[in-house]
Amino acid sequence: MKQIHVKKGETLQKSGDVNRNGYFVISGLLRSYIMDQKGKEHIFMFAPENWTIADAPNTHNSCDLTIDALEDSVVIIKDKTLKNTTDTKLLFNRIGVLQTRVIMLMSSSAIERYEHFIETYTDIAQRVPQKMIASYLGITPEALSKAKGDKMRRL
Amino acid sequence: MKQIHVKKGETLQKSGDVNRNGYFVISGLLRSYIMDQKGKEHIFMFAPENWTIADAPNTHNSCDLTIDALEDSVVIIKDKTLKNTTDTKLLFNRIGVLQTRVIMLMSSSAIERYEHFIETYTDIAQRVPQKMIASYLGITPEALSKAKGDKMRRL
DNA sequence: CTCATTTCTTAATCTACATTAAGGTTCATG
DNA sequence: CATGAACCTTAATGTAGATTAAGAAATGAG
Repeated sequence: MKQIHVKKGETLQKSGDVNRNGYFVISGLLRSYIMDQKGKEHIFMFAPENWTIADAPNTHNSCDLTIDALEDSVVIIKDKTLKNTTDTKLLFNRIGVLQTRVIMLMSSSAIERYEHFIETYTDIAQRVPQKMIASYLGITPEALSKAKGDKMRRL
Repeated sequence: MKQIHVKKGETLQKSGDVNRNGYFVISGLLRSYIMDQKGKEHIFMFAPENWTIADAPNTHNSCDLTIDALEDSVVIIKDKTLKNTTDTKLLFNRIGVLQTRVIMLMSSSAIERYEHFIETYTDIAQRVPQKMIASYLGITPEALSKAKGDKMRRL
């Protein structure tokens, strides 16, 4: 459990690494993502100030997610294998977030997911480039740009 | 915390209900699902013997998910507002399952998701009609049927 | 066993989003 | 101010999967 500084663009953990750490963000912004077979990035989660970001809590498999910094950040690294720190409330919250994510991915259109994201994570939406939001939503930057344009025109 | 019998097709909780209960399956098979604006069902999760199925653990919002029985089942109803029963290991497991689900939805094709499902939930795949699997994967029964046909032909 | 319902498959057409490519904008740097 | 790098937008074309429709197969009730 130590505190470190990471520069924008630096990687904290890579897909395939031993799954051991969680990261608590004191300042700045991290993200986790996966890369598919075609080399395309899909953002799994953003973590601004006071959020924890990590791979699946079960430490028996290696990491699926790559975690890097979108802004210069200050981060506390936590060893997940020492289970004393696990706060049930945080786990509950995380399950809720993931459940909502699955529901949105399955039952809403790209533009609906975008609107939900903007409402829920207004702050993050203003700190990251649009292509990152597109990657989080599961669409291309072009599709997001088009959807937004269509929406404006309809007003 | 009481034990009940539910017939195939019976509903245990509906979207909009007070979010209070979790359901532990002693025998049979339950599922949770949401309905989109067009009235289409999207299966969120299956729960066979020894699984727990529930809405998000945070009980402050009403239910998103409808839960019903796909087979005659015996179920223990747990009151989530009494937090004594929460087992951290189960929460970890659930987070892992959800994380995998999001990753699959974002970065894999329908047929890849199907193959992953068959591998991971072989038992469930043999107990539910194909259209339910399609609904879990986020595609139509027609698309699943076609994908399977294409795959066979390629061998 | 027979009839009816549900489920599965095939096929034609349609649509949301992907891909590719080309300009245009913004912003930091020399 | 000029240049380049990253980002955003627009548009043309491509494609996975949706929709619709119809028939075949499986399942179940009487």
